Amino acid sequence: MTQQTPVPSQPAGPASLRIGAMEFGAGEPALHSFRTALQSVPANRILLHDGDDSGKIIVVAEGWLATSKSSLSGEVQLIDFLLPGDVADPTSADGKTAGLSIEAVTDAKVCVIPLPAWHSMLAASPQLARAHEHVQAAERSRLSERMLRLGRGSAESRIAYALIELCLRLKPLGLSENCAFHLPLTQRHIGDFTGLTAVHVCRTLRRFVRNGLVETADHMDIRINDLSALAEVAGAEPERLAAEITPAAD
Amino acid sequence: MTQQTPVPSQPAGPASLRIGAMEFGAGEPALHSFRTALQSVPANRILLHDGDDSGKIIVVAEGWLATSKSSLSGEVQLIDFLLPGDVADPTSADGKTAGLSIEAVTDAKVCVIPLPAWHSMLAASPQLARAHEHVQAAERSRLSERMLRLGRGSAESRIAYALIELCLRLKPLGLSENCAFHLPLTQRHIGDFTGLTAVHVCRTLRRFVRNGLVETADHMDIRINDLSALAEVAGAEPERLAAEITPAAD
DNA sequence: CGGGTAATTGAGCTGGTTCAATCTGAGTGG
DNA sequence: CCACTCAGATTGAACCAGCTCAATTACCCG
Repeated sequence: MTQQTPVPSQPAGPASLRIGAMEFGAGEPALHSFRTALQSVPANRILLHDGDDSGKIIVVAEGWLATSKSSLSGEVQLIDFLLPGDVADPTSADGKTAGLSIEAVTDAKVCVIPLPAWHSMLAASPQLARAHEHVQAAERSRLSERMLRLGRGSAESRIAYALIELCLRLKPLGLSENCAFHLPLTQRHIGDFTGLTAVHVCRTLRRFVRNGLVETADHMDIRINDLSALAEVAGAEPERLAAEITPAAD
Repeated sequence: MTQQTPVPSQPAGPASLRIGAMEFGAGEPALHSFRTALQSVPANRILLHDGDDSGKIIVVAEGWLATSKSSLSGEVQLIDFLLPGDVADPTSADGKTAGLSIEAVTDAKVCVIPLPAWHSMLAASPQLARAHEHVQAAERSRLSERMLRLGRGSAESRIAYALIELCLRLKPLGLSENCAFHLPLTQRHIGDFTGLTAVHVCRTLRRFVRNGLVETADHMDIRINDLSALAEVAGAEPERLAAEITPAAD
């Protein structure tokens, strides 16, 4: 079965790389750079520290990464999760230092591309530039949605929103079927993402389960049983949300 | 005095427009578009509603705008303030609808530029593209900083950070001298910005004043008396912060 | 002077935190 | 195979920062 299935576009290594909803395959001039720069990183590896010299972007090919900031007292706020097809540009306004940390949440494969190279790739391929714009727009939308809940939402609404957001994002990647998906996250991660204590994340999730909104297995496999009820708690409309936070095909 | 002062670069209307730290003057091909599209908007006018069809960006020439999102229950979260030189791109991932609302906080002057026109302007002027990138990077950095406080900070740290951020941003615009500046904001605005109640904003500001961290006059003129103490409360380093959240000159 | 918006201050309430104990499951080494 | 360990999840109980409700004051504008 392994041998007989013809593999059209991925002979050995990854012959194509996803940026947002678009695949960049063998024909693209961009591909060469992707290929040479692809590298594996183990879970929990920190790729970049807030304040480091940066000057590069990171394209996720596989696995989960997260961007974060932490306070002097060591508390962490996850800013965003990066899934395959996402592009992280940690550069702050000075054009040099990183404005956030980037770490691998799971084992992952990424391309690290120096900013100048990235710019010429964007200039060379309008397709790529367009895809990148969609990815950026999706990230902006997610950040605003999350800021709204962070500033104004209850714990329930924050967590409900987080579950829905992740479900919606995983769907186009083929990692969420029927609102069931795997979250490679501890409750601490979810707490750092939603601005809550791990303890309170636990309580709130249990309540969701008790009320039949979601089901959990293995502490990490989630199934949203009652999407509309959960969306009500989150104060979100899943259809609209999907369009806004998920990179469009073109 | 009004008449005798020669006005070198701004004869009648604005002959130049600032994007980030850069001025785009008469020589720039971009200028024509800026000029024709410049328009005044009164305070409190909503330029764009979350969910509206968008397809344009907004360049601030004068005054304060704010981007925001609101929950179904009517609570508002300000996502960012837009000051002269800032560029708001409200477009979400679908490329069509706006992911946030934009409103004028004070009387303001803005250019509204359709996305296609904007793209060709960027393509025509690498200068402009570069300036826009700095502005975007600055905004990203601000958002992460604020998310950190929103998720993990106390009321004091959120407000202290907001004051420092605004002070730093106003300085290069010539609107902040010696840590003294005018905030055209109600306490409700500050609350919507920091995810707090107006009442609690009031209490916290009073406490800052009592402790000699800041001084206020007219409810809107702020002077930071003890920047390092305030920065300590905010959990921030002003110098580094300035570099990260303020668009670089080039 | 009347009316309306914003600021201020008081008094209680509560959602989420903190601290702490217990429980679970995956390794690990013998 | 079991004992031991260690990280994460779960649950209880007390506490507190920030909220809500409410009253008062200050200020602007017609």
